Formats: sequence, C-alpha cells, structure tokens
Amino acid sequence: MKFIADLHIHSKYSRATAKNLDLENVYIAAQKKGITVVGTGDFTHPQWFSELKEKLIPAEPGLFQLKDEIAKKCDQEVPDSCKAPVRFLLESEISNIYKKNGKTRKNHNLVYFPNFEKAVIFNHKLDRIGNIQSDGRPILGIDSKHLLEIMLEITEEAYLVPAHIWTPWFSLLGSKSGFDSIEECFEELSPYIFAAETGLSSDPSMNRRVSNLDRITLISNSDAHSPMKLGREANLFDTGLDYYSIKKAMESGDSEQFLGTFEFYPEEGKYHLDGHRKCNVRFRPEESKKHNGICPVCGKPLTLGVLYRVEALADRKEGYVSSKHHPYYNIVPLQEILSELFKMGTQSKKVKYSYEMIIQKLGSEFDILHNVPLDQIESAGVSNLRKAIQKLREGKITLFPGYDGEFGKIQIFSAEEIKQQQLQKSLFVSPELQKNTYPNNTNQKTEQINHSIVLNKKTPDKIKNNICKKNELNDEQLNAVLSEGLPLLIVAGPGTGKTLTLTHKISYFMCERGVSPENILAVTFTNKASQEMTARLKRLLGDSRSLPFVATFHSLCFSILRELENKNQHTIIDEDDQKYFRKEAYTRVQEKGIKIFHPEKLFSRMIVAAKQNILEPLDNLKPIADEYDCSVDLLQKVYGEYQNILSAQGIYDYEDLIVQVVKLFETDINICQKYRERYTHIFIDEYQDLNQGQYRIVRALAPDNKNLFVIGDPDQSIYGFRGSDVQYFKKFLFDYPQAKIINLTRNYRSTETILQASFHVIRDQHDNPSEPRVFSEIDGKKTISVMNFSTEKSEAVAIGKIIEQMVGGLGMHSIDFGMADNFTGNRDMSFSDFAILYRTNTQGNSFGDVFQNAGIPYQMVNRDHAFLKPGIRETLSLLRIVSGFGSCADFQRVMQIFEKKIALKTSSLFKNWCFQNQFSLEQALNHALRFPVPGMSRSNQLKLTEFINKMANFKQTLQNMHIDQRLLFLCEQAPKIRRLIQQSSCTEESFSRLLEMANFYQNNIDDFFEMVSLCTDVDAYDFKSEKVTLMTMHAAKGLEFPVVFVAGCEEGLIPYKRAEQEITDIDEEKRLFYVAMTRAKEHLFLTHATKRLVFGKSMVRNLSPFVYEIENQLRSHEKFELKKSKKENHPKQVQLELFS
DNA sequence: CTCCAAGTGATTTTT
DNA sequence: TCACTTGGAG
Repeated sequence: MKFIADLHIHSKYSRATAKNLDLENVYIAAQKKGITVVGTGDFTHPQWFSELKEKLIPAEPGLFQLKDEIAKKCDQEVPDSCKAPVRFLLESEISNIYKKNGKTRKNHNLVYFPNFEKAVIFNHKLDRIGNIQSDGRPILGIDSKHLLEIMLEITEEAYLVPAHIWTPWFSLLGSKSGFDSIEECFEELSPYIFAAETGLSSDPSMNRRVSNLDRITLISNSDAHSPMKLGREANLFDTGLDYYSIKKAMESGDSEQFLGTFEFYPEEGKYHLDGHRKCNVRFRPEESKKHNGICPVCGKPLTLGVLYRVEALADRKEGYVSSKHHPYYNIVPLQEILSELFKMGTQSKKVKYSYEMIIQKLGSEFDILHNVPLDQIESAGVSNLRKAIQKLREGKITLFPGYDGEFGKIQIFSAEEIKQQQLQKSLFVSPELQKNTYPNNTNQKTEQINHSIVLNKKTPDKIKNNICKKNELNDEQLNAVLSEGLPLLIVAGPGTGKTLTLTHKISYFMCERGVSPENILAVTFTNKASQEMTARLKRLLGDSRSLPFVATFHSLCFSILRELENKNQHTIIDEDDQKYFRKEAYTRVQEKGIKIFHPEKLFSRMIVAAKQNILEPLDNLKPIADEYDCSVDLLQKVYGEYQNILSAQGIYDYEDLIVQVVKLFETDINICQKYRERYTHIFIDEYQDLNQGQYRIVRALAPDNKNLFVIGDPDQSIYGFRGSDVQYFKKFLFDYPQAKIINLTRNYRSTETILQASFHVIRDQHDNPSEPRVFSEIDGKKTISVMNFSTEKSEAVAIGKIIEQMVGGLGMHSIDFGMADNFTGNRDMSFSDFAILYRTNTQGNSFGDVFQNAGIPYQMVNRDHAFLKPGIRETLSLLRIVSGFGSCADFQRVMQIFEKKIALKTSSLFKNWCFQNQFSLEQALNHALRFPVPGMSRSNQLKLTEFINKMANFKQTLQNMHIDQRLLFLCEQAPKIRRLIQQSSCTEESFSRLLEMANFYQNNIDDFFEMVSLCTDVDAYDFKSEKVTLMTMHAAKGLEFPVVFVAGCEEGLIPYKRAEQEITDIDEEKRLFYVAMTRAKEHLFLTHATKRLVFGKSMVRNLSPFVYEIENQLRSHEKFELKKSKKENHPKQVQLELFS
C-alpha cells in the first residue's frame, strides 16, 4: 500500500521542543498532514519510553498504534476529511560527540528498533555509557561506529541512519565536525548504512553529485520539534505496512517500494550559499573559489555554506540527473503559502484558521499539496490558493538562497504578479492549467542571486540626501552630524549609534564641505574601533575616495615620531619585554651596590605611573615616589637606568609614545604648528577614557579648533587604572567655552529591560535624576536571568548547555519558528550570537576547557593568544633580529630555544656587555663578530659567531620573501620552535592566523611590527566566524551580541577585590558592569558560582552586590542543577536539569 | 654547569 | 592548582 512516513521527530523531552509534543498531538497532526507512519522520537528517554509503553499497543509487525480509548478522544480534533490510521515506529536520535583522527566529530544518528524488548536492552547499554535522562536526544561521547556496533549486537533488525548529513556542525558530512565519507566514519561496518537523511539543508539532487552516496537511499524527515512541523519533509512508500517492509524498501532502494521523498527547498536554509552578511556579499561556491574563499569587501574568509561543502565532496557537476535514483518533490508547508497569500505571519490567527478550514474541506495537507485537483482547490475559497499551489507543483517559484546566517526566502508570486493581483483583485485562471507537471526532478526553480557584490552604490553627491534621510539617522544624530563651526561634545550612551554618527559626520565634511581627507584626523581608543570606523567610512564613501587617517592615540603618536625621526628607527616593545627591561634596570642598579628594599614590581608600577603623568626621570618624581613610599632618588635611578637601556636599544614602550609626542608638542611650537595646520578637523572617540598625556596631545593639537568633535560616555569610563580620568571629559566645556553639547539617548541595541536593569547599577553616580537616560523602544524579555551554579566548572558547563539549547542543537537549520521555547523566542541562534564576559582573563580558561570538550566552537579574545604563545613568540623574535629590530630580550629568547648550546649565562654575559656599552643589539652583534666579548670563553665566542653568521645568512635568504614566507621559513629553521607551535592545535591556529595577517603586509616590515606591538585583539578576533566569543568585560567595550552571559557575578570578582586589599574604585567597577550588561541585545544572563577555586582553594562566594542594585522585578532568579553521570568512567558527561 | 625536587606566590582590567 | 623560581646535589 502507498503511505507517507516521517521517521524522525522528537518528543517534549527533547531540548527546545514544544511542550505539547506528545503522542496525542502527534497522532492528530499526522492525520492532518496525511502521514501514516511516524517515528516515536526519543525512545531512549526513560520517561518518554514509559509513556510509549503505556499508550501504545502493537499493531502490524514492528509498528504500534495509539490505544483505542486515547485515540478516540483525539479523533474529535481531527476533521473527517483527514481521518486515517496512524502507526508509530520506535525511533530515537543520538548525538555522538567524539574525537577521531585528531578532530572533534559531532554526528547525529537516527536509530530504529522493531520492538520494546530490544529497545530496553539498548537503553540499558546507553545508560551505562552516558546520561540518557537529561534529554530526548542524548549526547554521548561514543563513536558513531561503536554505536552501530552496539545496536547490531542486540539485533540485526535494528538499523542506524545518519541524520541530516550536511549540516555544518552536527552531521556525518558536515564541514565543521563531520567526515568526508561514510566509510571514514563507519569503516568496515559501512555496509550496514543503507540510508541517510538529506535534512532540510540539502535535497537529493545535491547529494547525488557525490557518487560515494550512490548506493545510499536518501530519506527525508521533519525532525519536528513541534506537532505542526510534522512532515515538513517525508517519505513516500509503496510497500507492506510494517517495520520490516519499510526497512527492506530502504535497504534495497527498490523504486517500486520506495517512491521518493518530499523535500524542503534547501535554499531556504541559513547557510545555503557562501558570503558575508555585513559586507553584502553572497557567492555561489564557484565564485567563492574564484576569490579563494576571501571576501572581496573586507578581506576576511567567507562563511562557507552547505552547497560549498557539497561542492567540496562532489565528483559530479551541478545539474547531474540520475535516472536510477528516486524522484523527489519540493514542498512548501501550507501555512507558509497562506502566510504569503495573506501577508501575515505563519502563526497568525488568520493563517491558522484558514489552514483548519482548508484541510476540513479538501483533506490532508499532503493531499492538498500534491494530489487534489486544482479545480477542487479553488473551491476552498481562498483567493490565489489555486494559483499558488499550481506554481508550487510546477516548481515555478522564486528563491532567495540564504547565506551567512540569513534565512533564504521563498516567493511564490513575483512582485509583478502581486501588483497585478492587487489591480485586478481577481483570480488568475488560465485554461492550460490541467497538465500536472509534477513529479519534478529537473529543477526549474529560478534562483535570484545578486551576483557578486551589492555595494552601496552611493555616489558622493547622493550622500547628502542619504545623510538627511531620516530613516538612517534620528534627529539627535542628524543634529550632531550637521552641527559645525563650534567645538562639539557628543554624549552618547551605549548603543546610540556613536560610530554611525561619527562616520556620517566625517563623510559630511568630506562630501559637503569639501574637506580633504588629509586634513581629517579621527582618533579612536582601540585598533578594533579604528578598523571598524575605517571599514564603515569605506562603505559610506565608496572605493574611489581616499580615507582620512583613523588611528589610536598610540598609533598616531608612533606615526608622528616616525615621521620626525626617520633615521633612527625605534621599535615598540610589548608588555612582556617591558617587564624584562624594567627588571634589567632594577638589577643593574642593584649591581652598582645600591640596596633596594622594594620589590621590582613596585618600580614597574611607579615608572608606568610617572610616564602616564608625563614625567621623565629628571622631572619631579616626588609625588609618585611618595605614593609608593619609596625614595625619590632610588626611583630616579631605576627609571633612569630603564630609559638608558631603552634608548640605547632604540626602543619605545607604550607610554613613551605618548610622552615623547607631548614633550615634542609642548616644547617645539613649529612642530606643533605643523600638525595643527595639517589636522583641521579632529574627531575623538571615547573621550571619557583620555588620560593626562592624551589630553595634553589634544590640547596641543587643537587649542582653539572650531572643528574639534569629541564623543564619549562618562558612564562607560573604565580605564582609570591606566590613568584615564573622566575629568577631562567633564572639563571639555570649560576648555572650549563656546562648545556645543548634544546628547544621544536613543538606543538601538538592547531591549528596554536590559537598559533599565543596567541603569539601576550606575544610577547612584548620576546626581541629577532628570538627566536624560538612554532608552530603547525594543521590547523583549521582561527580565534578565540571574543564575546560580555550584562551581565555576558547572557554571561553564551550564552556559555551554544553554548555548547548545539556544542554538537548537540542530545546527543551522532548525527552522522551528513558533516553538514554545522560553529563551530563543522566534529566532534561531548561531554560535556567534553569544558572548561570555568575565572580569579576569583566567576565568576564560575554564570556559575554554569545557567548550573544547563539549565541542562548542569558541574564540577567546586575548592578545596573548595571538602573539605570545610559545613558539610564535620566538619566531617573531627571530624575525625581529633578522630584520634589525631585535632587542636583547629577543636575543635571549631566541638563544634559549635556537642554539641550546649557548647557555643562559653566556647570553647574560653578552647582554650585560651590550648594556654597558650602550649597544643596540644590531651594533653588539656586529661588534662581537670582530672583537671578542670580554669574559666569554673562546668556545662560546665561536658559537656566538656561528649564530651571528647564521642570522646574516637568514637575512640574505629572506631578502626577497614576503613577511608570511619569512615567518614560515624561520620557524622551520629551528626544530624546537616548530615543535612548540605544533604542540597544540590552538597555537597552530594562532600561527596560521598570524601568517594571514602577515600576508596582508607583504613586504612592509615596519608596519607589520607596528601592528604586532600595537594591535591587541583586532585580527585575533574574527567577527565573522561561527564561534562563541569569550572575553573580558573590558575587551567587550564597543561590541554587541544578541545573547550575553556575564559570568562570575560574585563578590570579590565584581567588584574586583584582591585578597587583603581594598577595592580600588567601586564606581569604576560599577561602570564596568554597566558596560558588560549593555553589550546584550536580547538576552542577558548574570551567572555566579557558589564555590570557586581561588589559588586552588575552594572558596564560598556570594552573589555580587551589584546584582542587587537591579530592581527585583527585573531579575528572575533561575536555578540550575548539574548532575554527575552515574558512571565514573565518563566524568565529562555532566548533565543539566532545569527546575526554574 | 645541569638537573631535579621542593617551595612559593600568583590573578585585575589594556594601549 | 599550577607554573615558575630557587637551591642543593651531582
């Protein structure tokens, strides 16, 4: 007999499924849809299993039916036109997460059993492996092949079908965590795999391009998470109505018994094609390949889609049609059709009502979509329904394929047709409709792709119109953009469109006021921000115009210094090397026989503090020394020694950049004047974070400039510890008495709830309650979630679970719109929508560990990860030495790893000799070649010479290479470096990222090293990749995420308090918390652990007092408990249960 | 000069 | 808890 089967659904016990997903509702929905056989879903779940046993009775062999008394009750809800028998078949989905061949694999597999007895045995076995209680789709740390083995051991009547095989994150052939073939995964058991599920993201014709899958029967199921989603994909059988015949039909692939499948349009998926949403680039795989997978707009790797993955594994051309394989029929759910016809949501009352009405009149949904004659459909009385279904059956619809997280769209009627319909208000009835062209295997669907790039095609003279267009800028913003002639202070709260306003203002001056880009200076606080601003300006102004100089204070200073002293090149050293040289200075002073009682660290802090106050060694250091209870003389000596070393080596530290420029500007009026004349229009971002040096630069550069525009938010001042002071912000109106002030208060980022809650934290810092507060009109969840966990580990595990849940566990294609999910609302989340923010970097590690194990993709935003990893650091030092930028720190570092034979003592000897003679490394090496280093043994001298010659050789070889090639070459030269880099995949990843960055600089070694020392996490952080972001609250400034977890909301951490010490600045801590909270767009979670390991000791912790500042009604305290799995040998299988 | 074991102190936050 | 320093033995 002919019947439709949907062999993959879930129960209410699975994550992110509708609460009414029980047998009764499945029974009802199956009839409405026209499905005869439906999988039970989730039979491994104990509660669901007992429900199955209780409500089902055996029917045909291997199939079950609902008990009569239950069925009868349900029948009342089924229209007569749809009434039909429904059979169940034991089915469950397992999520296998494991490592194989060095890669984390995440596969979803469907398992089928013919009877309860065998299923019980299976469940028992799984129970011993992992926790099957927590979720209807259990996550098990076992190999897919092993799972199949277990099943076959129980009975060969059981079978396994790999689920939705192309989804990137969770499937057999997925690009992110899958295999390249069935054989790679199942090895010698591969013959037992006879079917595979195409999933929503692919259709058979895509699959058939892979000849490897020829022997596989492609099946399609709904993977329903709610009753309404049942049968959105399904299979058509014509065989005996029993478990064994169904299995045999698939096994044999006999086209008389397995008639084909009903398929979603794969183009509807979020990741069908490749591209960048932000850059407006959408590519087909061949175009992506042409661009080497790099986005032509932003230069970063494209997000590659499912089609690309198919292309990668395919050995047949697109459009390949196989005659020997089963046909398939593309469908669009009736609700979606109605939704388009009515121009209303699928969940709207009108759509739901008319859906019920139509099936009552015409029969089940599948019947309507495929069998019911068109004339009859017209009788349903829904205008244009007939035409719509006709077009669907003919495949004449328009597809807008999804890409980079954006859902694809289906359009049944073209814009033109809609117009006509509206004009005529009548139906399209043409006589030649009789011929039913379906089944349809040749895809006639028209694809509408905006080939290559759709850029803002704004010509400069159109910009004014664009600026004035109110829908791009609101009144406040427009006001700020157009205001000129007076210095301007823009007070811009979080999410109020700061960058938008600033970039529009810049482009306004360029395009409308004819200001040349050379005369414009834009200063941001981080490289991240300046990159973002450059990118936005580029988009706004188009490619043809040259852009103004966008810099951070440090890069601005460095460029000024470079310009002025082009002969003696300086290098900038990072924090690590600063420490090295400060320590060196400290010991040198000690060696002079001066007794120092203060620890070295104290001097480091004093030196930094002095520099931040623009004090040089000979200036009055008394205030600084007093503060640290140290003698001025001593400080002067150490600080002086440090500066001697640096200047002899041709080195600046971060603070020097500022100090030097301030001194220059304040002492040399000519130089200062030169820059004043050059930069007639100055824009400064994050003005509240200025420190003294930066303030003095601004004052020197623009003492009375009418075109000085500064923007900032005193509530977000969080860098007090490095000398930032809001007073400069507050002083602006005093410094520039004629200045104008504009407030931006309309927030476009977060929900009003999030804004309210975050304001509660800082409101005591606002003495004037009538001051305008940032507000939003975005409505969302009415509370923010406060969650408590037992330990930091369970905090990390639980957050991981929540993320998995919100991602839907299904990967990119869980198109469960209106499902009853309290978190995600109507949106499907992807990993990049989440950020976890914490106070200290170390907290990030526990998340990293847990996520690594759970297979959740993440990126930790941390400078150290990019440049300081062992191996990478040495390679960079080597390159620095060879390029003539090296310092003693580089020398010693390289010595230790490169020539093991030159011992620490020898290199120390060399280093001291270097300092004594005020040699730069370059000079010292040259010198050592000709004259022996005093005190060095002859054999060591020989080794040193050998090393120097080696460096010279490298220099020769590298001469004509690009920087990335040089790096690669150098790390190859030292086996130890190579080993270090290869030691962890994480380092390897960082290294290849570094190579990528280096590639951008080609031969420009100066700029490359400037980037290496001044860049923090810009490129280390890849905005585009599908990963959860882990970073400190400080680093998150200026960013936004749909879902934010602020982790470790505990006393001691927020506000941060060191043991035995006072909290440095509680108000700044509050502002920091405020910054963290306002990163969230839709959901904000504040989590904390009851116990946390501090220095290896378990400490009891309390909820952060800041959380209590948030008014009660905005907080919802939700409780989670983590249960350890019973089995000790799988300690990683920690599971989560939600009580709330 | 090297190796190893015991001991100690460490965690803000960043250009 | 862990990574790095220190000091003693070889």
